[in-house]
Amino acid sequence: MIGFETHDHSHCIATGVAAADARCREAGLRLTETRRRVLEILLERHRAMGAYEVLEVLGKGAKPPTAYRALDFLVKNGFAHRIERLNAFIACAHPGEDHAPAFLICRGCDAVAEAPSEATKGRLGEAARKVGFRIERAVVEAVGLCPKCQDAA
Amino acid sequence: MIGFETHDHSHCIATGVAAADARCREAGLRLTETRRRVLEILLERHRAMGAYEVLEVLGKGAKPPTAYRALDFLVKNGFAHRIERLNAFIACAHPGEDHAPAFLICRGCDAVAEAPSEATKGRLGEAARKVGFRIERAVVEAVGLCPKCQDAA
DNA sequence: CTTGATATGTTATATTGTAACGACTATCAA
DNA sequence: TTGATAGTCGTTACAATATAACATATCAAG
Repeated sequence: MIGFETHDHSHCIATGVAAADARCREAGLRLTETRRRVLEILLERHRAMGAYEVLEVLGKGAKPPTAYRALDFLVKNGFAHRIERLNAFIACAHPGEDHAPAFLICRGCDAVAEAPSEATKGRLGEAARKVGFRIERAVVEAVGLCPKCQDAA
Repeated sequence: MIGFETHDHSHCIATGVAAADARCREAGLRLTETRRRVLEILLERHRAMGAYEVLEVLGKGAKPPTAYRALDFLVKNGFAHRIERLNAFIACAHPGEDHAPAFLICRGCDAVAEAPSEATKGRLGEAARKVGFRIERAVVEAVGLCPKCQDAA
């Protein structure tokens, strides 16, 4: 799990973009300038960002659809995730792997950690099967306090 | 679990409102006319409704804050839940019990079932403890197809 | 009845997200 | 090369969701 500990940012950014690049080449997807730039922005900040916040960083008088299109592309192809609870987006911490993550969201500092999720395997999966519901995608978002914010309080 | 099967609606509404009434009395909360009406609306429809949809049903030229305030009250006190993924609200299926539910959301017909959640107990809970994150609340929303919509497809 | 807390009505505005359309670009096949 | 096609982008306008702020009204306790 990639969590709240500090770490080497520049490495994150480099591997994140490289992974997206590689995966796009092999899948025939186009990692265009705007898309790459938005991914970099998410990786640099390394936290959940709203679409309009990304838009500001893009500058150049970019309009909402520009940000939303790039973000949609990144989310659809697994390079970023949408955090429903925050109406925000965050770079994926495990680019390339096929996964349905869970998130730990700190309500103090808005940091977001990505954890492996097995929502469809546990009792929720059982309950779903029992009533004949077919789960396609699961959103798991836990809100609480990260270690730093617990200390601060 | 309360799911996709058909059932006696009027019973739902009666018990839902009664439970809220009882719980408010014992907790010193005020289930005012608007709040009661909004709860009834959610119970009648028995599906996730947007705040503006509730507002329309309220009629009488009600303005957004009226709906949001009532919904906030109901959510805060456990009589309704917010479905992040849909920006919508649904009456609680287990009024009175203290619980952190998971939801099964059908993308075909927008029906929502409430299932017991144990997000903080399973591996997510372990992962959180491991990094020192204290979970306060968990949102679990699974998107997929309910039995009826699977048949239709 | 007064007081303090809570709830409501109202206006205005903030935030988040899309529809629609025309122009441009990459790719591929004839 | 040319044209066909699908995907992408810039732009305008707007839709949908949510909240701030402030005046008024209501309730419950002393």
